[in-house]
Amino acid sequence: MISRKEVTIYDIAKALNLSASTVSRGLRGNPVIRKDTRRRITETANAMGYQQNSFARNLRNNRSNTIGVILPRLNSSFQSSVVAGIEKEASKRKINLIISQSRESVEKEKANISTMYNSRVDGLLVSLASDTENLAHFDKFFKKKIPVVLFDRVKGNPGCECIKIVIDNEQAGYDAVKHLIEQGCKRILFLGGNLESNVYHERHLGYKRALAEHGLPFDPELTIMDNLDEGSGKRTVEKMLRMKKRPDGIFAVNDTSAVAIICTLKELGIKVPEDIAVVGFNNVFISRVFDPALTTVHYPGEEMGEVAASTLIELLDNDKPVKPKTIVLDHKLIIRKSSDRNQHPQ
Amino acid sequence: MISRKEVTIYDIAKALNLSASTVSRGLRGNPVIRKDTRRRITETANAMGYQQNSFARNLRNNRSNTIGVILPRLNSSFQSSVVAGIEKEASKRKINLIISQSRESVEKEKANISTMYNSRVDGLLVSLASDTENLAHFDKFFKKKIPVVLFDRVKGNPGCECIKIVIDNEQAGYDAVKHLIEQGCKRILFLGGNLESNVYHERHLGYKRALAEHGLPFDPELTIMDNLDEGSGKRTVEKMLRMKKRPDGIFAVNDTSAVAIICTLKELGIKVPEDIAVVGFNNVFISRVFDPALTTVHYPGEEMGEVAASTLIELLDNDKPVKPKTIVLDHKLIIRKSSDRNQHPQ
DNA sequence: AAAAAAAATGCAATCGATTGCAAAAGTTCT
DNA sequence: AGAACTTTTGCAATCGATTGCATTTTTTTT
Repeated sequence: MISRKEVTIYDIAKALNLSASTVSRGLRGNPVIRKDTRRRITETANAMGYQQNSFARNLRNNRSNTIGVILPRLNSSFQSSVVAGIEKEASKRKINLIISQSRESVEKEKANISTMYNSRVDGLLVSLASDTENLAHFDKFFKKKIPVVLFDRVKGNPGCECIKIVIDNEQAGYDAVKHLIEQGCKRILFLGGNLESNVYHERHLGYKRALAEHGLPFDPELTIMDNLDEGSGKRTVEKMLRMKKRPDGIFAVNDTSAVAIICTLKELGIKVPEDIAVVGFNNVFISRVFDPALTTVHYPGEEMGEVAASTLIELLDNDKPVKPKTIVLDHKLIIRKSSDRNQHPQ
Repeated sequence: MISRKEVTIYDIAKALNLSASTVSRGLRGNPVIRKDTRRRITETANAMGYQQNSFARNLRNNRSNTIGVILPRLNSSFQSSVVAGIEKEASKRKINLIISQSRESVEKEKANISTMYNSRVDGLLVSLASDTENLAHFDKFFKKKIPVVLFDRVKGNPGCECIKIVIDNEQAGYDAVKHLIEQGCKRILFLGGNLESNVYHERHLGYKRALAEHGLPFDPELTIMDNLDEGSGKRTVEKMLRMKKRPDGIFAVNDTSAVAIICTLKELGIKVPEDIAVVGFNNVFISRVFDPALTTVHYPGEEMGEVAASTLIELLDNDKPVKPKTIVLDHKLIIRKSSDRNQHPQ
């Protein structure tokens, strides 16, 4: 019983007095095999407990039926919802997912890409690390015409052959800041991550455009960069307190840091939104239940995952050359208490 | 230039006037190959842009260098942190990760297991769906002696050959409820998920033991089951309001639902912790920043992922038969405002 | 019933890397 | 120099599934 050999198509062939080719075709449902034969093959295969050997199949077909996913962090509300969306689509088509995280480091990202390449994934879904400066490390994939789809954190090498899935970060930033201005804010602080990263950079552009369009000056002191984790609240508020003129509004590029900031402000007795109005980004669970509820930009994470995955899968199926394009999903400013100065107490 | 053939060990062999066997051994660092030859092989391989074909290798070795991970949900703070831990360990050893989610359904779990089996993963890391009743669908793995490590949501088939990584859920539940009792709670509500699931079942046992040990009656009406998502707050509170005698304490088995409950209570003007004290579970980010800060049980998610992965990897390396065992990680009750009635206002 | 056409099946090579065993090359010792 | 080892390298089979082409079987047509 122990370690009995695996059942192969040869065993099935022998049992049915057929050839391995016929069995192979039968199992794949090739119509050239007589219906009745096909049925016998399938039945015997099941009866014998046959299990296809994907190594052999992959070797022969030079295809792995696997997609690689690389993203900065798995334990982030937003990013894990993207992965959930990707998984949903992939499992629908019976495609495997190899997942790894770059932990925001290009070096790790490079290593991951190599691993993915070695595992011969059929395609790649990537959200770039924040310190990734160009797509040179993807060259292997481009050269071999293995499709790469970037989402969220993208980078636009001129002539880059990627498809990109994004939202309009500039506009989203603009919307957020315009809203703050409409609430009467005059000195709005921008808390961003690494501005090399397109998402933060573009939101920052939107921030500046909103200021400009409303005749507010752009003060570089009010642009703060941070890693946006839990500790960013304290750090940011400390910087704020050292300013001669204190801000009256804050646009943080993710909900986590926005919430962390408000916590610190509350400890100091600074009122949100009365003293300082705050807007976050992503619309994750916490923004809804936090007190005060956080005004934020809804970012369709799971949908982005689904779109990214199905776009890639379509590429793989059609096997046409990649036509570089950018798919822009909708965002939406959701106004809640943390910035709403016009609300009437119930 | 387009679609030029891949470089194989045969190409390298030809270039160096050696045999493929020597090249293969050289690349693998087999000491039987002369040092100098080894160097020449490696150099030429690099120069020619050789990339190992893992399909062929896997076929020959009948090993995929890949671990399968199955868990209920990817977009959950807690579970994604476990995945992050797993990924960390796996990538350290250059092992690939195939990930899929069961979305809390045994059926999907079964499908995932089949896929994993077909992909010939070397081992499996699984957190069970809440409606999984037994481990029958793992039989293929057990029969082939492919190691399976269960974490968090485990199941203890007698004679099950799995290793399990857990925390002491019974004790954790006990700790949480004992604390509520010490805060003066007399009628404590238990909000759990599917009690078939070990984690919720055991926490419930702990709940009952704490009641018993402190002379409080167990009232079945106070045990509520829910799917624990965002909406569980409203549902639970509604049920609560319909009771003749209202509870004065709540133990919810995850932070999300605890927070959702408090939100609803706040809307109704019910004070936490004065009117009702609340304890959650997991110690995710939100529990720290929520107002009132949530008393909760710290659950080391990332650590659990790391332990699960490294345990499995060790099994793979040693290739010894699996000795079923259970590894219990530490938990810790973290007392915060949501249940602390003795605090002094600062 | 024979010829022609269509359908079903089989042969054998192929995808690359690995490895037991044999053979060759190189060293050491009498 | 030749025997007796050691060290290096090569031969050839193997892991299973796939597929172009050839062959056999069946069906249709005349």
